[in-house]
Amino acid sequence: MRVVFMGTPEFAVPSLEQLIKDGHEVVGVFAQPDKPKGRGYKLAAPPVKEAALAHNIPVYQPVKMRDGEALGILKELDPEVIVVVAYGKILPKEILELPAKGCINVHGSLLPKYRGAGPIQWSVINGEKVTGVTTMYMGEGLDTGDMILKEETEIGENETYGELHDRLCIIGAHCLSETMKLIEAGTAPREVQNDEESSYAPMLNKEIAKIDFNKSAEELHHLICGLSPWPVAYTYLDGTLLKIHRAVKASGKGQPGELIDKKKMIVACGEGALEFTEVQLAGSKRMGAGDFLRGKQLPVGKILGVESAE
RNA sequence: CGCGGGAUGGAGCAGCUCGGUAGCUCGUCGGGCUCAUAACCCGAAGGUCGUUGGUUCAAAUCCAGCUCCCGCAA
Repeated sequence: MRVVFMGTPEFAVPSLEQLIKDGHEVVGVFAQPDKPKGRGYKLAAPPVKEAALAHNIPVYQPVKMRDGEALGILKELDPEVIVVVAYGKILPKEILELPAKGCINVHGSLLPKYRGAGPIQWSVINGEKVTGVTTMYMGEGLDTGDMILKEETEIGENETYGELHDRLCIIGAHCLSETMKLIEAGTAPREVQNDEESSYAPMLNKEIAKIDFNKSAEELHHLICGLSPWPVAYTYLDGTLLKIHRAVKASGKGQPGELIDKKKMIVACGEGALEFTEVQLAGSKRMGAGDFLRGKQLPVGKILGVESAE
């Protein structure tokens, strides 16, 4: 089919490549504009743009979708289907109604749960056991369109957001591939979402990344997994930022935030305890807890989470 | 020129302010002890102190350039 693809981050790349591999005619790719990123504020191209350029597909990066310019481009491209995967922009009605066979979206959760920008992260943070991807026809609301296909997968006990993300974007690509077949054959189902069961997964902010040791080990464990590798849960050690990349549940008791083992980095929580297995001090690189403790002798009883130095 | 931290045996760090014999916690190897251990004791190997140049009798340490890594911010 003649397709226009819209997507921005890494998550969307496998879907784009799947479309190409399946022999669809990808006539144009939309991605968010390049943005200053990283140290030195260098302009960085979004991953989808790079992937598209590698396949010699024309890339469009409009700042606005509603000023008619994007619509004009799309009319030129004249797609049968528009596929949107983590594009990061709201499409106006005129665009949604343009392609004859509709606008398809791949979403990183089992809708109607976790609508919004951060479905994968929140699935992990909330300790879900099962998640998946959903394809749907795009409606005017945020991730509220009629569903086409779903594919489920289990979330591992210590699986991080990053790991799950990498699995889901592959699953998403597969699900999209199947969906496209159905659309092409004209046999794609439409299942209306039950709004009663819906939930919203907003984009993450830094605020939730700060570890509150009064919470239970269970809860914090999910938080740490859900925030790795970005933005990464953190606490403070003698006033310096300490990121916690990975942790596993451990046993032991103590005051919340208290280090209760010398050989391992076991910290007491409001309920239960966590063993930090991979940490990173500000300015230093991430390393295993064992390595960290060798260079930084920490006494048992040390309290983590104290923001200002003594 | 967005702000800032860092580069020292295999790992993680100290030493640099006030230049002059390379240190700590581990790991590795050899030996000892123990029913046993992420235990303990003894001994050993292993470092052009990121790179280039400068100052100096002498530079890990002071000065300048370069490379790479990282935190903030986006």
